[in-house]
Amino acid sequence: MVSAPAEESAAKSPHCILGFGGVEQTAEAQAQHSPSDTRGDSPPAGPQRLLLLDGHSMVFRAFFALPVEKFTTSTGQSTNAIYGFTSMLIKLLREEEPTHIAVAWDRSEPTFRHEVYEEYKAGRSETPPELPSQVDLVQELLGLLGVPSVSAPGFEADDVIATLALRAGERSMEVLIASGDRDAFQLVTDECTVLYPGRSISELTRMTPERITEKYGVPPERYRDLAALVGEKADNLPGVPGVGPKTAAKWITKYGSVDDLVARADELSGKAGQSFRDHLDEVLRNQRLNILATDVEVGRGVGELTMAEADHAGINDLFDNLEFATTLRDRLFSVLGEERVEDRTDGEDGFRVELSVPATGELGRWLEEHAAGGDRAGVAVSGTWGHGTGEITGLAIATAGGAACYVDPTRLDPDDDAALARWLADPALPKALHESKGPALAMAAHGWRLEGLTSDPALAAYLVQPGQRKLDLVDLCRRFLNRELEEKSAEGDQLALDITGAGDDGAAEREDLALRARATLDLAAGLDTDLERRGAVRLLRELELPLVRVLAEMERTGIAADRDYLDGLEAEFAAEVRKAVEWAHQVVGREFNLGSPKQLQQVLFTELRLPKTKKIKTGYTTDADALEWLATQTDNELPHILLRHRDQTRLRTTVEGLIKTVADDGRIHTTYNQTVAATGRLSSTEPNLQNIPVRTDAGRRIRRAFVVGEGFQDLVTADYSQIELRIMAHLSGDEALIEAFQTGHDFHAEIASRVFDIGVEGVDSEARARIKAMNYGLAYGLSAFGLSGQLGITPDEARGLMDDYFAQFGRVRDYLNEVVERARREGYTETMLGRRRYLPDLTSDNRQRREMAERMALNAPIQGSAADIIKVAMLDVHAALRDGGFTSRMLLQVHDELVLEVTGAELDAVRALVAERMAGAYDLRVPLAVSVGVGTNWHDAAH
DNA sequence: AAGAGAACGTA
DNA sequence: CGTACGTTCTCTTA
Repeated sequence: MVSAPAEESAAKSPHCILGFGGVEQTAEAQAQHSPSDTRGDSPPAGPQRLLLLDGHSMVFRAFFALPVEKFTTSTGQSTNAIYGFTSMLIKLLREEEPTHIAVAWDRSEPTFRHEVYEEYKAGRSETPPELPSQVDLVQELLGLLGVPSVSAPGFEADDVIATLALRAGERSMEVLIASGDRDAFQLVTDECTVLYPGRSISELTRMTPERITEKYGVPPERYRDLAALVGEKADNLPGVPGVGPKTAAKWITKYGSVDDLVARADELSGKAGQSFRDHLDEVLRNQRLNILATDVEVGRGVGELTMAEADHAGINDLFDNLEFATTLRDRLFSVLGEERVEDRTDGEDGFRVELSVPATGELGRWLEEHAAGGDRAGVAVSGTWGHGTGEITGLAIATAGGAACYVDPTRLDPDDDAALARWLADPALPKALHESKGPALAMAAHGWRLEGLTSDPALAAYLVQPGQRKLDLVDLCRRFLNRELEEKSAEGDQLALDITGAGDDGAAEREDLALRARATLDLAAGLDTDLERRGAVRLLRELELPLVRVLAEMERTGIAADRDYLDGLEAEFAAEVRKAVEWAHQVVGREFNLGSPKQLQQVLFTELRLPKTKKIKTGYTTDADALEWLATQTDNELPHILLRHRDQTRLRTTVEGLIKTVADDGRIHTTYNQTVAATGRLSSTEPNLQNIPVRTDAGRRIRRAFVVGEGFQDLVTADYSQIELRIMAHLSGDEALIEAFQTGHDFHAEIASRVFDIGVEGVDSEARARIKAMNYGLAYGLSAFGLSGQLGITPDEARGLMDDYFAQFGRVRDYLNEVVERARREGYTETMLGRRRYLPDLTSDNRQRREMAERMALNAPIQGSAADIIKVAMLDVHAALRDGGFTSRMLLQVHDELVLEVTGAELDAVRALVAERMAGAYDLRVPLAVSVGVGTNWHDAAH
């Protein structure tokens, strides 16, 4: 038995550096703590300290404190101000330990000061173009950190700060104001200090009453008067000419306030005195303007200004995008983490389990004792899997209580095996398993069935952060729990072997697996709260999680392949490739590698001096479009030969790849990845069965190699017609487009007839082709320029076509624009089932990057909703086949198409069933048309 | 040996 | 200057 340190007592009152008593712990925050973690109810002792930051002022200071050239991401986003601000904020949090905090922001509307003085702040040097997007990002970061932002219409941040400082003072709170605006100096008292940035943004000078008196010669309450006399250049407020800080201070010391000075203006001597009398109006105006409002409606009480739970995953995501080093991240998390570290049940950053390895015959009892109570258990599996099967070499179960067990499935006695099988198959016992499809396949191969899965952290994390490629357990623990999952067997396993000797070399692996089970369980809990916050719980529980089983079955089943036919094809394509190579060598007069773009460029552009094509990083492109264009520019037959070679090579390698993947059962078992496509689509690997050629005759021949398997009569294919366009019609609510779908005519022709205002029968093939390109381009964010290039017309003609189109279908354009604008506001897009995609680049300074994000934003809801719909359809079809007791089964999914294998007796029923379930998967404002085809191979089953 | 870049197949 | 993928090949770099 491997034992781990006992849990540290969690009874002591948690210490928080930020927030306490008044902190409203959200439901999410509560749930992230384990059940045994009891929070103390009494507020901690010590003073309450409110930290107020002037947002714009500090971001502005940060911008000029750091060189913008050195803080630019690969995508062109400037980050110097964000970095500086964050760095400064971390330092403040750590050193000042505020209990309350808020960042105040100026508003874009004019303030009362503009009413008094039109020229207020006019003539300021222009805002650097790299600044505005950084302000947005700082605000986004603060949101993720849980730091309240405050502002008030018609007022500046200073006024908000003055108001809050006053209220805090009334509650005997200590106040700290971080601002680069000297107007704040008037707020300084013994209990209120201004932190004023010097040359470096992180070096803040503490402006106390003493310090201000020392520096300016007047106490803080007279600073306004001094500023009124001297003026403020940054605000375009000229003071009294000839009166500088020295004279002003002297006067104020002698006479008192500006009002006193005005009353005794005659007594002021010399040139300065005359100047003062000449500029009385300006001084009085300045004084009216630099007074800070202390009765601003802020909307939040001082007591509410506490930090909420930080969104660690979101912060990590943002920092990834900003390409910030890990050091800043670590500093930030360590300052955020001080609260969490101490109230953790296990007392540190890692994971702990009480691991036992039940003796033979004892497994059933262990499960009964520890994992039969109905609480979710974490499961981790070691082994190998892929190609529709797998093998388990180890299995661990961990509970929330900290108990864990490890079993070696290959050495289980029949009773233990049965007990574990029962436990795994019991749907009433909830379980969490990371990347569960592979392990489920391995379990199936072992004869075990897995039921009761209520979470798969990989799937959950995918829904939370669909763009994140890395979803391994270690990574997720860091991102979502801010905890470290350490692999003991991984680090220096050679060493471990040497020390422990032969008998115990599996101990580290056993413990690792148990820790993985525990981490999976904790992640599942943490991610549940994250999903709730994002409204994605149903998406996980009712769509992605149930789909795991469906995909696993499809992978396990595979699709039958005709080996002999594939071999024949391979030989044929290979022969064609050889012919093309010889021919090319002959034409050029020497041997060269046709597959090398580099050598190709040498031959085409240097030796043959053919006209240059589009420039790419490594020279000039030799892609298919370019070769076709070259063919028109020369009598040389080489471009044609190269095209032929490319085609045939590609077909050959595709066939070769397929041959390699045919398993012993004569079938090809692809692997579906459920967590890679940012839009929610599936992807297929080893082999990719979602890109088998279909457009050319030669390509389609490959589809004949996918055949119906023994015991079945036909393959059935069922696909959605124009599903993305139908979704666009539904989402946009464009009545004309909806109507076009309801006529049941040829869709593109119908649209063409409306755009060109001619009868459907008058639509020629060119008009239809143009409209078809337009239809499909819409959902991709196609520009007039792109459309012109594709259709071989001028950009003006393309623009005209688009105008004609939108004259008929204007709501579509409105919809697409709205989607992008909303995404820019909210930071993400959403599909019909609520699947989000986050697009931080929508506010990028880099135009190319921003426009790319805009196209993604308008495509994501459309492509993603189509993905949602076919996933629903797959669940429905699968359930219907199972409930109907059918032998026929689903084999493949190709984004808008399903391929099934059916028996003769079931053919008609299955055709009807599939069409009905697919069409009924979601209720749109237009019909979801499904077309079905039947044949003994994939090619013939097409329609 | 690993990664980048080009090219190209699908929806 | 059209979205989303995966694979293969070549070439460069370590």
